[in-house]
Amino acid sequence: MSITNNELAELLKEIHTLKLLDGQNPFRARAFDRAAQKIESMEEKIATYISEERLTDISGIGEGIAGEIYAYSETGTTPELDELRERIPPELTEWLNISGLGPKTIYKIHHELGITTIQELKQSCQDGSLVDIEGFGKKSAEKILRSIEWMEQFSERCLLSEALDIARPLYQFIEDLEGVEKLELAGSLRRSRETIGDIDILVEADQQHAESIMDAFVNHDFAVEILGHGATKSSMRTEDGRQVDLRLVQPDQFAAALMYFTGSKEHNVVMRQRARDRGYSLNEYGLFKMDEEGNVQEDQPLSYENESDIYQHLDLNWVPPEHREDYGEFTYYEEHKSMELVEPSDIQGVLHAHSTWSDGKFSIKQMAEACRERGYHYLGITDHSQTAAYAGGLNPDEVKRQWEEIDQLNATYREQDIDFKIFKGIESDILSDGSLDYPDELLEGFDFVIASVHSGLGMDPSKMLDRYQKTIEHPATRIIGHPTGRLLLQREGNKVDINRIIEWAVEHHTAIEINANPRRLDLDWRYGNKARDEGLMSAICPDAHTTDGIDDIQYGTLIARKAKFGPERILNTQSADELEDWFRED
DNA sequence: GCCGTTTTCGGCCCGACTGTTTTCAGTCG
Repeated sequence: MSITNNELAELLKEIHTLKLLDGQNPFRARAFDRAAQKIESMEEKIATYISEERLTDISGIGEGIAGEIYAYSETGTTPELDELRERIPPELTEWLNISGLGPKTIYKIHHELGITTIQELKQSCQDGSLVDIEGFGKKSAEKILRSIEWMEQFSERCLLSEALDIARPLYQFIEDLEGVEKLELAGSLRRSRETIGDIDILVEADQQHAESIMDAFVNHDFAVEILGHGATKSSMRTEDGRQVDLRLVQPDQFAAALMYFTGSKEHNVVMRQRARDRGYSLNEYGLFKMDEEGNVQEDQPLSYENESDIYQHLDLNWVPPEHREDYGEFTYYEEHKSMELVEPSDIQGVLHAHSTWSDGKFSIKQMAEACRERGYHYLGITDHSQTAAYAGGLNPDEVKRQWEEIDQLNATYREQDIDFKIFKGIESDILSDGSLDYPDELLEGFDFVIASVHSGLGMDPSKMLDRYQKTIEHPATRIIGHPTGRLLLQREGNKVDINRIIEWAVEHHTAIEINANPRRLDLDWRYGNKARDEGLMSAICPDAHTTDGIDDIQYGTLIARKAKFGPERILNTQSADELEDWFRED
């Protein structure tokens, strides 16, 4: 079994972390992190580079890191890693999750007090031994204790949907404050990441209003703890443990600041480097010329009005925020003006929804009406198949009765001249050998079949791949449901080779859904480049079990954009007639 | 450790905020 890109990236990241904790030169450590980032975002298989012994062709990988990788591919470890693992207690890496503690501090505490566990760290804060270390005071101890408490109580990140629930009301609150000229959500939220750490809000306002705006922010009802309160930056924590940062900038700084605080960190690093290569310096206040000695000429800002102008100065077209991950956007937007991306208004109908026939909470009619209220033109009902007993899966008899009900509902819509159609679908379990959950004769009676794995999720990835191959080759399969089965912040998905599945899916006229449930968002956007190159079709599927669940389509649409899908590659942007044709094609 | 139509050595993104300091190091994004 050859090494996957993700596996190797994880390894390099571990070396990066351990080197930092070991107090090694941070630049040397960062080289491993950069190599990891590079390998993670590469479309080509790293295994090919290894077998052809041309790892150093990859920018960011030199002789040193290449040597580590070759050693790892042969022995499953590297001398350097072994040594680091021996020297750095694994518990110490957990300390990095404590907000406010970085590698330097951890290194110092660990060495001065000889402690390794978070429990011991807690103890040292309480009994005062921490304060004996030079550079640590009472406040440090209190801060560390508080951070540990937060960490234990809440997870480090939250779902995109949860972050939006906090950010939207705050946005409205700040928008109405006196002196606020412009306002944008920034950070990972603006980039539509599937999980969010901090919520970043950027405000443009005159200096004279800065104080009152910051005061209002830290005194908002949402704030249960104030983490920082300055003239241009304030931070608070909400009761669900989320940190919200508010940044305030002057009018002529907004575009550069927005770009800067939108990130990602990796995208910004490349942007800054591009600026330097062109004799400029880019920071959150603007893009400036540099003199011969490399000093920033702050009195010589380049003129720009918006993000797009800044990108132009660096020989790039505007990069949509959701693509700023250093995942191939620089090569694309150097050459292309823009990329057409699916919009919420493109969505014509709903595929993948459950009803009371299986584990849904509403009848088919109620689900259909909820779709109509939202302006959609069709609903593809996909209850669970018979093997999914836990979810009330339908036996063949029930399937036929459900079809009758759907026929009747459709007849009623036609009689009343209502432009709405219900498709007969099923979410068929993929059985452990890759076959579907009904005999072929029955499967042919559905308008479309979504095939999903619900059992044996932990199966060996190579076996899982065989399972998927058989499913995709089945002529009835039209959509693959939540391909990895991941539950964000809860359960890791199967590490099956999604790239291969994408290739097969394209070959066999099968789409792979973007499951829009905020806990899934699976297909992962990281496969967007591959999907685009291959011409993969997808569908933005709410997997709705309630009428409200239909609204999850909004999250799926955000991820579809991040995954570089235009409307032409999303099935449910098509009309009911077009979709019917697509389902029927071989 | 990596990299170079300024460099094979000397840089590596950079500024706000905090705490413990009397001038700065560490963290964060």
